[in-house]
Amino acid sequence: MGRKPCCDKVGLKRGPWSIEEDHKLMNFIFNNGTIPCWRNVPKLAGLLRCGKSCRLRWINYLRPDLKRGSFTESEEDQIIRLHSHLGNRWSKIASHFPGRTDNEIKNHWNTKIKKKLKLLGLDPVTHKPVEKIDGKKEHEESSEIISESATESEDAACKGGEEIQVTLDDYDVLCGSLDLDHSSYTSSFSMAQEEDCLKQWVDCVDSFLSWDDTFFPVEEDNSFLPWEISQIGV
DNA sequence: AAAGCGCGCAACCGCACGCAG
DNA sequence: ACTGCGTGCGGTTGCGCGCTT
Repeated sequence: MGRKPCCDKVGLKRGPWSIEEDHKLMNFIFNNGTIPCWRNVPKLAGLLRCGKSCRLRWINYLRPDLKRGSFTESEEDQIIRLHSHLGNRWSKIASHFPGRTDNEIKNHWNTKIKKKLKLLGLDPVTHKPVEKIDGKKEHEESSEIISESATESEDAACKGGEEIQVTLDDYDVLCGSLDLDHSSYTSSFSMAQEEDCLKQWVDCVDSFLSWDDTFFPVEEDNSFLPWEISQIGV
């Protein structure tokens, strides 16, 4: 039996998105506001993609509030802290970083932070020092143990009473200052802010481009993308 | 200069979840 | 309570690019 596929894949385009597809999607979203049903988007926007693909493209790449660029040290530290509480729940982790996507954080974790932790002798899954074959801890000299208890109500991962044990030395190296101000990053991007941001962006973009159904990419410069607006001083 | 290799990232896949009928 | 549908989420894949040999 099984579920029906999310869309009829026959005849649908896959792989990297073209500039034209991006603009068709953005154009559609600006004209229609919030998307009640992503499944209809490709048809209405004139795209040969499945709705899921459109949603993903919007969330991970086209959203105007996206913060591009590499992660800062403090962002990395926060990711490590949150991961120790939440595990691989990337969307939960991402909700602490307005402008960052779960995919982005997941990629960064898998490519950078995992290695960083391993170099420090910590298991990226448990955040505990990796056991040596003879049973000795890598950082045995750091006997002091931090017992992290869940302070945030959203920390469902810690409801089971799990204790994350990290040696103080390791922890200091990783996190720098321990008294991070949670309120500074737990405040989520409110809907109103998001709408404002979107509106501002549309206004900005409208002054540059005329995005109608017959959109043609700006000649030569096909790389005009939303997050670059701020860089060109609008 | 060319080939091989590794890394980073965008995108896909499939399962889980929530909701409406 | 059950079923079907749409969306969300996490794991995985594959491509492009830069670096090394």
